[in-house]
Amino acid sequence: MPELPEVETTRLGLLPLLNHRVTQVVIRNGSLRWPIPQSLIESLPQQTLKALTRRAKYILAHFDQGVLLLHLGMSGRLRLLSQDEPPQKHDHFDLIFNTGQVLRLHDPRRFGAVLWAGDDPQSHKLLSALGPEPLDKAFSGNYLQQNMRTRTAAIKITIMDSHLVVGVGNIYASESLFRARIHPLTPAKALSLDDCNRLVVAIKSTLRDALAAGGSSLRDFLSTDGSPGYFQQAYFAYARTGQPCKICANPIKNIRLGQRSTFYCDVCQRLP
DNA sequence: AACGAGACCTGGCAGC
DNA sequence: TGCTGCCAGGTCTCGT
Repeated sequence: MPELPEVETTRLGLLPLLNHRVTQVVIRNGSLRWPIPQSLIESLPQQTLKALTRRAKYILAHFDQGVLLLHLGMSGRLRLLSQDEPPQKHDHFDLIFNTGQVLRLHDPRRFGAVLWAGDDPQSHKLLSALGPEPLDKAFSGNYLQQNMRTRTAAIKITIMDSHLVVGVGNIYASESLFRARIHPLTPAKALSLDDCNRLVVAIKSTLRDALAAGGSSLRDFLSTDGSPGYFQQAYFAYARTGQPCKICANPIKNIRLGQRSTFYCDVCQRLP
């Protein structure tokens, strides 16, 4: 589930763990994108969870002595369970707390990550080169135009580059471009300031709407019955190939771009 | 500096 | 029923 709104929803769902103490770390399969450090088994117990923050799609769990980085990859889920809940297939990692709660990572494709970042996570290799958060003021039309002046690649690919801006995944890239009425194949450097302003507004509004929807699934997330209960997002373009555009009724097109499916309306989203 | 392709891994589904 | 091939919400790394 993990695009930015899902990661943020996940983070919020973990807040009940704040100020509780880890008593045990279980690594069932440490072969994620990078190996889970075995040293966590010794170093995390007796440490208290002080804060949960987010940077891009990373969840940062701040403990007494450092920060644990969690990434969900393509198929990861973090859930709060009770201690006696038996692990299922693909349940790779547990943090067990003194309250009897378990933070459990489930990740069939194992593209996710559990890493130790020490006490200066911002300087961690994976975080130090990231672009601004999409909902920050620093992410503006001016910023976007300035930083795309040398970019000849398609705008759809460019806005998914985390060095430019973080948190715009494959679904919300298509959705944002639809809202901004920009064709996904437009070369990034060809966007006018007006285009960039519309695109920034569209990215922010798309993510905010999805966050609100993700919030509505929070109760399902917290319940430990395993029901996904995911809010059915009302997409304009994503996964609507051949279905009528909600604005002009023309069929939605689907192309491959950067090896990813890309959806758009070729009437509402014109090439310049 | 920027681009495109390959890599990591499993599961679900369509088509034969 | 079983096999094959394709697709999936991410993003780092490498060769050009």
